[in-house]
Amino acid sequence: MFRGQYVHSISDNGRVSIPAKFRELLNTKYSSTTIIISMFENCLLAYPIVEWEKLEAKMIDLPSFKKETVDFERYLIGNASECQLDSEGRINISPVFRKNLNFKKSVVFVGILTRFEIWDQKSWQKNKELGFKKFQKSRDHIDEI
Amino acid sequence: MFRGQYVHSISDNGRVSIPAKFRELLNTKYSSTTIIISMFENCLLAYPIVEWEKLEAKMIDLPSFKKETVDFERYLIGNASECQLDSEGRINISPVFRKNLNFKKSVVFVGILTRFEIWDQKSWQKNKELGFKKFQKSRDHIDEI
DNA sequence: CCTAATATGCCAAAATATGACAAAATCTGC
DNA sequence: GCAGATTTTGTCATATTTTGGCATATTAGG
Repeated sequence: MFRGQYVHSISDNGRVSIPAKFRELLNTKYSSTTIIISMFENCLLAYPIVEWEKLEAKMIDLPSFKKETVDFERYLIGNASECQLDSEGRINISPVFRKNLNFKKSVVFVGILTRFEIWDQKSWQKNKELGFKKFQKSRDHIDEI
Repeated sequence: MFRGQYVHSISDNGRVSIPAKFRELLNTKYSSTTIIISMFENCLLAYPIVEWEKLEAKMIDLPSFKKETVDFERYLIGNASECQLDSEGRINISPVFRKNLNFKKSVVFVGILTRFEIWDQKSWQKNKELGFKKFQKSRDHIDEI
């Protein structure tokens, strides 16, 4: 499982190394160092390819020209990109993503079970108090645990 | 699968190069660099010829005189045109398309699984927030995933 | 404090995007 | 149908970006 936080620096051309702990999980549990990163709200979301493909398989069966399908797929897939970790465990984050999420010098990797997020460090810092408030609020709605 | 966004510039006479990632997919998965482009909402829609033919096969089975069929097919097929990528991986976008979609300096390629869209960059930028709103809304209607 | 693992800076090589221009094709008016 | 104008196409050159590999700095673990 992906867990915890790691701060890494990102080079001018968008290259960043994935935390060793995450790399190890990809190797052992998923037997593949290919991941899909996708842009959501204020961060990138990274999935091992296997997990992501399950999702895509379902999407491909949706009626292709229905408005809801187009809106959904355009956003989700249009903001996704496949990354192969290189021999040093690094990936490249495209200029579009970096611009949209305002990635500057450092990024924060946040492990969340079967996926992990990548934040610009400043945005992550800003979201910290808000994150705690949201966590507090969420507790009333999590009935299953 | 086509995924992600790429910004390219388009020459005065409508020539533009297809993102390398897309070209590679055409070469490997589809073994053909022929694509069909047609008009869509505010963008062009591009299919590898194989995928387009699947679409046509389905269209042929639609009830031919139903108003919706005629409207759908007239627009989609009537606006379709075949493009062969040249040795540098470029295609030409006809003056009609460029005029209709107001293609200026830069265009954005948006990968969506078996097809990709081509937007004028300004229009894409304008549609960004709207796109996210639509995505949020669509999530309620996508029950299958 | 030492060692091993990890992260990252650096540079050269490869790939990619795109501008330029001439040749070929197409269109236009006569 | 023909001559000239315009557009499209093919090829090359080049700027830019991406990639691969190595070297060094940094961190974590014992």
